[in-house]
Amino acid sequence: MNIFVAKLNYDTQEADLESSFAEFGAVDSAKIIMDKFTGRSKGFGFVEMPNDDEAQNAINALNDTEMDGRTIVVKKAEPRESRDSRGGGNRGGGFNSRY
DNA sequence: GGTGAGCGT
Repeated sequence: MNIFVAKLNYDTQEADLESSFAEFGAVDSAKIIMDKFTGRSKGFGFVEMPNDDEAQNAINALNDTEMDGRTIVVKKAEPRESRDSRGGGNRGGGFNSRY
């Protein structure tokens, strides 16, 4: 599951997110969005976890928590394929809903 | 050199 992490510290790196999410579950990969020109962190990143249950647990656990001295926001990531163009109509998680 | 809602090289 892709996890969207915002309000991150500008000095926070991918290893910090991976370590924070790894303590709640298996983390496949973590990425911090950085500027292409300045090379600095944009303040948000993405964490990919293979287990959806652990991902939800990590979101609930790390959401609105303190990381590197800054309160971060952890939410489910939206498919960036449908972010800009291509209106699918379905939004808010068009994945395999178990509900 | 700074900032602080929001979804990616």
